[in-house]
Amino acid sequence: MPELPEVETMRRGILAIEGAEITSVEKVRCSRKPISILPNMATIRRRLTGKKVKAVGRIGKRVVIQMENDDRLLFEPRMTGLVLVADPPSQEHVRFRMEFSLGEKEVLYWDRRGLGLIYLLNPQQYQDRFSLENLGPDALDVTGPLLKSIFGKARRPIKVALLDQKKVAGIGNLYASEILHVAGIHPAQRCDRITLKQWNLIAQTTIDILQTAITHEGSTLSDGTYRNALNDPGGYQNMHRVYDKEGQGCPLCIQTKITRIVQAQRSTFFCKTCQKRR
DNA sequence: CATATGTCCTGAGAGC
DNA sequence: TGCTCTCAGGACATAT
Repeated sequence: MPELPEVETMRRGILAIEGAEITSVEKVRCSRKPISILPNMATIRRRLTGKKVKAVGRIGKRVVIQMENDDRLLFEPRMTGLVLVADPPSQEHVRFRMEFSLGEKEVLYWDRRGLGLIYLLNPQQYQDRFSLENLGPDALDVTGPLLKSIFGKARRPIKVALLDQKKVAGIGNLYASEILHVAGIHPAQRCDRITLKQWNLIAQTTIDILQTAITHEGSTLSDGTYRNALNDPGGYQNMHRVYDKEGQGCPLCIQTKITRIVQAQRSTFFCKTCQKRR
């Protein structure tokens, strides 16, 4: 479930490796099926060992370790991946380890389900893979007019559209429900029936919620999987309004109970009093 | 082109 | 109690 706030928290948690030299990279033997590391460990080791980290960034829901020659190592956590500086939740799910000359002495990649990816891209590959046709603008940069230009003619429900990373990068299933609740938009509302005024509201709400969630270091759900780089849980789950709250009172109107529906095989939570369809 | 559906994977929890 | 089954949702391949 790592979405933009959780991945941004992971990024910030390993910032101390900026300027450090990589002294080793290692695929950790683990009893589980190995995760995908591309192109292969020999190549990654050869191109990273002895090189300095120029910057630690984020693109959508991926952590990007940019090297001095602009090669980039990406961590894509998908469902259960974590980037940690030490102290993993369990040893058996540690998949990858890097060591550094200074700053944080090591960075681990941990992944219980193993759906995540680690991959190395040269500058050309990076540019191609994350061109605007492959990945939309970052969710922290949206505006009302931008959202209207991206989604304004789509017939899809707004909740489903917000999850499309080719359109906007960073929003996942949890924050989509939270954003639409605060914006007062019904999740099944068709994009092409949303007004500019509503797009403005969705844009502002998106930025507000994601930034607040970053401040609170993301959301750790009841399964406890997500942790920051120090293996501490996030805090934003205590501020959730609707996600995973079916049957509980809406925090806005109090009396109406939160409804759960399924859209594109994913759960959506909303208040049918506060979120009316046009 | 836009949109819809199936797939990967593990462990928690439900139900018997 | 212990087994089997379903479900959770990231991104992407493939189908319509």
